[in-house]
Amino acid sequence: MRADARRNRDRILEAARDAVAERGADAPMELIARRAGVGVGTLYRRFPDRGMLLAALAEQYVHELMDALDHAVTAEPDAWSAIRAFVVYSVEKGRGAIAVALAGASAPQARQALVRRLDELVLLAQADGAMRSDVGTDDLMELLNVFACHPDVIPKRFLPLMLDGLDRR
Amino acid sequence: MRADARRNRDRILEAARDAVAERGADAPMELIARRAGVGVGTLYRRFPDRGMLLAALAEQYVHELMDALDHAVTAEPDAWSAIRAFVVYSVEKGRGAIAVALAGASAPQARQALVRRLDELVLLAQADGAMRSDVGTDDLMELLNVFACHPDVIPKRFLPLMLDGLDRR
DNA sequence: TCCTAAGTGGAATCTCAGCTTCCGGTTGTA
DNA sequence: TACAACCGGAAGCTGAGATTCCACTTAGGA
Repeated sequence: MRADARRNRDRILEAARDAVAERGADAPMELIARRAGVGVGTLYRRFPDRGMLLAALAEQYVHELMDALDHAVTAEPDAWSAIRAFVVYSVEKGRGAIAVALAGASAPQARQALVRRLDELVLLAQADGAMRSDVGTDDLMELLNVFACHPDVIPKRFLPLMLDGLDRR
Repeated sequence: MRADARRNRDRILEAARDAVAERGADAPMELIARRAGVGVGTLYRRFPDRGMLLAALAEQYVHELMDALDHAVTAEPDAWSAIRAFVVYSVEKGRGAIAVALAGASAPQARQALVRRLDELVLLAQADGAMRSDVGTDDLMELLNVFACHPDVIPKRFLPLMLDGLDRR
């Protein structure tokens, strides 16, 4: 692949990330192209259809989330703190694309690994008595999804509330 | 208005309520008509455009919410319980149309009255030390809106968590 | 019972946003 | 320099939904 082509590919991915964050997984291809400073033709040459584009995005995201989780685990003193930190990070940083990464059919093996990792943490946090035990990893995933769909309104006010709601009681 | 026409009007409103709950304020007119067991033509005769239909819906909803609030106030022992009961009722019953009622530009005076009423309660609940004081009526409204937009996933799992998050702490 | 204005269904038409293709012109690089 | 790889974006396609229109039906008063 020619150097300029690779550069464009990266720009497209970046633009797609933003666009998907704002408008969801069905953000117009043309919008993505424009934001990437590229013609639609170029976009389609790189990613023949939306699915491939989203798959590429999901790939990126799952790995980023995994890294974030690892980082939270080492940086925080206990499982529940790590979970909170991870969720906050994901919501603030990842935005809508979390949905792609988690809910899409892409990168299934990497996603599974992420879920498993998170699951261990949840069990730990609940065993510690730090996290309420009537919710599970699925709920956490769902939570991420929800926040992903409302990038504007929710995080600012509701993320802390939501997390407090998850505390042990 | 002829009796059958009035009957159809009511059916349309009912169908619109469901459709809006499920698909949001831009639910297809044709879907609404079909669900009402009526032709599109009939729908358009009654409500020349979507705006009028939504306005009629909003009218209904704001009053229902007001009634629900009144009922909660008399049925519950204290302000915070009343708020919780009201929110739960609204989310379960009203669904997406809450958004129409609260966020739309329709029935502004009735909506204002509702907000004011809720505001008094919030202040009371916070004075009682039952509700955390770093959130306000606006947040509560926002909360209703959010739930309105995710009728499937959210209420079941997240409403209780959210409400617990609002508890004093 | 009859008459007719009010009411009705739904096919046909219009609109528009977004998708995809295509090609003449450009550019990186061997 | 040569040319294969690239590029932009106009043009045509598609489908979903909005809206109109009119021939046919019916409620309900005289």
